[in-house]
Amino acid sequence: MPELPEVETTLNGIAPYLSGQTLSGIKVRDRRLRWPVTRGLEQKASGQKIRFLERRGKYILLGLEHGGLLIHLGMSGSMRVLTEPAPPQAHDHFDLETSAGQVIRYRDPRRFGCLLWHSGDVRKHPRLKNLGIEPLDSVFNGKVLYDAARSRRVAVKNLIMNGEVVVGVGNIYASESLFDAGIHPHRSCHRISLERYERLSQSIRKILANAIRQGGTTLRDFVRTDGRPGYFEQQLLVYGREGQSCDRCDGEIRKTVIGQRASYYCPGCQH
DNA sequence: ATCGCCTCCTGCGCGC
DNA sequence: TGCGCGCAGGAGGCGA
Repeated sequence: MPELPEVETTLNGIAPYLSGQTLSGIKVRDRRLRWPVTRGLEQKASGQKIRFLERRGKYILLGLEHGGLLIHLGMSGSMRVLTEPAPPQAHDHFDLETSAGQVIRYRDPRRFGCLLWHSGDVRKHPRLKNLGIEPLDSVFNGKVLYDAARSRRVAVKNLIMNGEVVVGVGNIYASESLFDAGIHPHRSCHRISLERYERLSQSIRKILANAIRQGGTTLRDFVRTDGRPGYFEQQLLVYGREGQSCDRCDGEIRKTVIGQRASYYCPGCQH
């Protein structure tokens, strides 16, 4: 699914068509998302001016004059800016429409995403309350990870995928970041030095920023708002490359399972 | 507080 | 060619 770079890419794609506009309507075709889309959400949001549009972790926040919307792309979600009227396809669950005539169409085959209404400032939505630090924020550094690791015993890969510690790092970028930092994904988070966490935090920032520049990673479902794929897949050095040779040491990339998730690493480069 | 496990859902690629 | 199985980018919720 969309991890931080894909959500950021999506946000950048829809922002020109939504910022400063009036949300004239919402068409919900299928309310069965991660949480059912509440009845009356369309009525509450429609006719309001869009005050702000921002990302928090993997959530997209759409702030209105009164209340706001919280959107998540789940594992398979994407949003498209329609260039012309088109009949909705399978899994096109809702449309956002602006008074300027733009239609933003949300698709999510697996329906793990969500569209939530919040009557107050959407930035205060309970779902956002326990989210950790933004990895691209200047306050994110090695000490954040090191401190979080003091009370925990999980594998370092699980630590950096824990949204209460740092947001936006999903399964692909966790593997890529750990490879970049030379840290074995199975290593206990408790047994990593502050110095190595400093390097890891820099790797996370570097990988995510680079992925955003490439428009994210498209493995299956993700597309940008203009329908093009993201191009970061070509720069994946370990994810999905089991059995292939490492670009750095020529060793063989391995696959393991951590926390029920596939994890890829190079035994020669990561310790 | 932390952790591991299970769950939601659909589609696809693989092996037989 | 057809079918069953395992697996897929997230993350909430549960019991221990």
